[in-house]
Amino acid sequence: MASYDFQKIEKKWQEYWQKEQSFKAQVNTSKPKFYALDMFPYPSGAGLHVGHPLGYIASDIVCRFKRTKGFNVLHPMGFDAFGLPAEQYAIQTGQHPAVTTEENINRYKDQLKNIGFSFDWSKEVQTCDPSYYKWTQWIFIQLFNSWYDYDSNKARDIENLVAIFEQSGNASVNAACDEDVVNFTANEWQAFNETQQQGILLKYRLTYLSETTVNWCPDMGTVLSNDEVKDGFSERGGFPVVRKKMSQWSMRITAYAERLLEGLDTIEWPDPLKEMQRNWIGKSIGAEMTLNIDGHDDTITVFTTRIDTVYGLTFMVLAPELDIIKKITTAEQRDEVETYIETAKNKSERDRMTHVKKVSGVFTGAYAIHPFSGEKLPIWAADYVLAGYGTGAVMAVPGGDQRDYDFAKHFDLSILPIYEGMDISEEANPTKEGKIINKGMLEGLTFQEATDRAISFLEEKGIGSKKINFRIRDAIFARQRYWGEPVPIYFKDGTPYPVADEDLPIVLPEIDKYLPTADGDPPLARADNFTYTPKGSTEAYSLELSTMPGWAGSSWYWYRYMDASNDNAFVSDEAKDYWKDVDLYIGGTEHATGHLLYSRFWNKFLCDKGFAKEEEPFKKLVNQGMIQGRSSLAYRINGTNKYVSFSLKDEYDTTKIHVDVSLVENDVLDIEAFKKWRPDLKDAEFILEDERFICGNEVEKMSKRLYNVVNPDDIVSKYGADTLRMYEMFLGPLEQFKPWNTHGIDGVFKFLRKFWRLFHNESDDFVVSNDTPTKEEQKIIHRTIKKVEEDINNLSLNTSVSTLMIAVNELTALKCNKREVLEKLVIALSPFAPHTSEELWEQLGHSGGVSLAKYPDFNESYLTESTHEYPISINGKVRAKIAFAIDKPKDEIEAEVLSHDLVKKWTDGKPPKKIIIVPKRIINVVV
RNA sequence: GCGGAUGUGGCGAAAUUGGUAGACGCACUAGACUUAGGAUCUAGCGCCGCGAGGCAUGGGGGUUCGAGUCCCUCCAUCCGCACCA
Repeated sequence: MASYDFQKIEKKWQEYWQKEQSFKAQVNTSKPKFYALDMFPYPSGAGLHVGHPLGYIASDIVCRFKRTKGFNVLHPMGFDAFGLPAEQYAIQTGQHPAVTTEENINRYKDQLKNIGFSFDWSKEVQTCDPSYYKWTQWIFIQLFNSWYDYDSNKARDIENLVAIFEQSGNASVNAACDEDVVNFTANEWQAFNETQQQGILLKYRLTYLSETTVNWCPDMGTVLSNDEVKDGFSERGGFPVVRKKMSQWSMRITAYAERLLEGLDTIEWPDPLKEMQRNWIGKSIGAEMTLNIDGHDDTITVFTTRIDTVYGLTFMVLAPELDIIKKITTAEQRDEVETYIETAKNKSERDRMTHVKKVSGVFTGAYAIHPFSGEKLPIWAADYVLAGYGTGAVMAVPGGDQRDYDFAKHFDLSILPIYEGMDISEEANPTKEGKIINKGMLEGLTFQEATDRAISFLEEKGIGSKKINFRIRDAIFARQRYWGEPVPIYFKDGTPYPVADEDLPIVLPEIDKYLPTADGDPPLARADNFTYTPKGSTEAYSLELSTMPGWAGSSWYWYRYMDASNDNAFVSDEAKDYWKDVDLYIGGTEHATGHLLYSRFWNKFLCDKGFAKEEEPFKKLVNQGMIQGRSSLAYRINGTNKYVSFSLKDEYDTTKIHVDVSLVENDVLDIEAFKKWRPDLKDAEFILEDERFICGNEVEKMSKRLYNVVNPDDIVSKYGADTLRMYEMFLGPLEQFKPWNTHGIDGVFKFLRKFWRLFHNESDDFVVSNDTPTKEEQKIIHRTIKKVEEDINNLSLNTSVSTLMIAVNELTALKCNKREVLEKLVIALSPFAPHTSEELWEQLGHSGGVSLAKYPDFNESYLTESTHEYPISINGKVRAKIAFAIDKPKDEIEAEVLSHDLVKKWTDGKPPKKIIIVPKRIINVVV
């Protein structure tokens, strides 16, 4: 009996690939390059489940295919190794996160190697490795030493800004900077002392320190993200959380907002993903307008996208956080305003969001002057206005904006119509149609006319202008945690300075406990001597105590893969000039507004500074869908240790229990294994149907807790890596979310066995015929390689598995074991089932590996040449027959019509001159 | 609320430009072979109907000789953003 011994075959070829370093990618300018990147995993303690490799398999298929097409392929893998879970584990166990991380990485690597990927492991990166984060720190310093010039629209050296300041002060500088910079002259600049100068420069740097409001949990000594806070308490532990201003490192990503938006039009990414980034960046075009406050020198500036509605403006609303409120509040309103501000301050962001519908606010007692009409507008404070967007103040136009309308109704403020005929009796009307009706300079104008007119009025009066606003915020770039890259900054007299390049990396120090100090300082404060002594100095200065956020290391890693062990640069010019950018990036959507946006930002920055070649790092991106778990459920009758089979469960009062999926096959529970699974199940009883116990199932996230995790190692040992690879592809379209179901895997396994058997006799000897293939056999093989090639090019890998199956079915029926057929089929199969392909390739007498073979060109003539006769029927009766040589679709060919009955119906009885057909169908008749 | 996606047998799914809907696989049924297997092979398998035939791609409408595919509308599920002025 012929046997397909996948275990022997796969072991043999994995060892061969390793020994020969078959997939080592080297710069080779005589060949075109192809760079395929997978989103590198965070090595969690749970190991890989079958969902993780999905995208890697797809990219590996493309890579192996590209190699047969003559490309020099870079396909690396590494680990995003800094992260919270390792740190949390360290806090609980005292185990150093580096130790657990390394263990996890090794486990991941073993699992990955089992699947037979063509990764170049010599280029592996680990973000937690000092030789790697040395360069993350280096990029941080590059950002620190740069400012963004809107005139040349790129990042420039900070020295260059200093030179401008020395020459002419900052009045002519058009830079991305903090809002509170004041103007100074060259002379004033010269007169500032070092600390003052550095303070100003910090407001221009692309990484900068700023005061930001955070969720601070004093009991845990840490900052929490919005989703870790529930109703003012920490989700874990239930400790009180307050909003606190903290000095934090930030990245000036907002400087790149416009370019990040425009760049989206130049890359081949899924539209939904691009849309997510567009929404996140949130560009809106409008106008800014400054209003005077009655009886004060202070002014209020607002941003609006609807300056045309300015005559509908009846009151002003400020975000409660604004300092100006305190200044303008009248004595009689003071108490009320302060109470309101205090309440608003303690509401978390999330809190504010959940109470969206509740109208709240307070009158300050002050009035602003309408710049167009001169009317007095009451100034209110309300938390429906966000401090973080625009100027934190709005001109309320209740006639045109529903939120303003609700507010006006609630506090009985006046509501004016703006356009003729608009109905505002029930709700606001945001129309732009018609002509403006209010008295004033915009009366009778249309939307566009009014907008232009209003803006030019603002500009004439010097109180406003056209303005573009972005929703995107600068990214906070610091965490009060241990397990992350140290920030390479030291403080001298409270002023931050970068560590010198030659002193990098600043290595993460050893500490006794991975918790904040009693004073609430980050864990790094526990380290002894965590200081820095600059060259030529005798004094040791303290280093920054927070570490970088999780996304730091992943924002540039694709460059490191090009030249992973370079100690002199983050990547050599040679490698960078050759590999340039990523041709295909495969990963999940969950990184849409995180990693993928930050990476584009850093890449643009590196590009500005001449460190990168391409403006966009990832030319083409594909989102693979997540593989979900398919949980198995047993139904326990409440109050007993009795379990009832699926279809009988409704007759009892039951609770569903998750059963480990390894104890279930085709929804049938292995009762004996179930009893041994947990001690409390030893005496369990069962109510069966058809003498079997059937489990229910549910699609959920794959997770240990739900006992639905399927480990790829188990699949590999039972069916082999090739079967796993093909089955994951066969499961459905790559982009789609789908549950894992081990059922169907037999079909793919059968296919490989069948293929094997076609070329092996009963005693497992390789038997191949040297006869020339017939037309029919040629047709099968050429159709297959054509389809597989097309499918790989558009990543419809599920259908190419089907195509290969059909080919083998047909060849088996023909008992075709011809050399030429096998040779071509093996090449087509090799990206999917590399081990089996290599083995057959060798048996054919080839050496050097199938990936070095040329992908066969398909021959169109095999696919098209044959004569067909097709009936044309109407109402089920055959009315005509058309005979023609089948040809390429869309070609117009003349056909002899044997009977004209049907056609005459369409042509008023006249015989047709020409009938245009595609195979099997008439599409047009020309009379 | 806004934006995006998806909807086809018992199940996973196919279906160039609009052209025999359900390829391929799972499950199921029947049979063959047998040194009895979770192996292999053959046939069947959308629904209704004995049949001829009819009905079927979330519902309804439209364009077309012809619609899973294009247009309108409604419904359901999932995802993202969410007081963004």
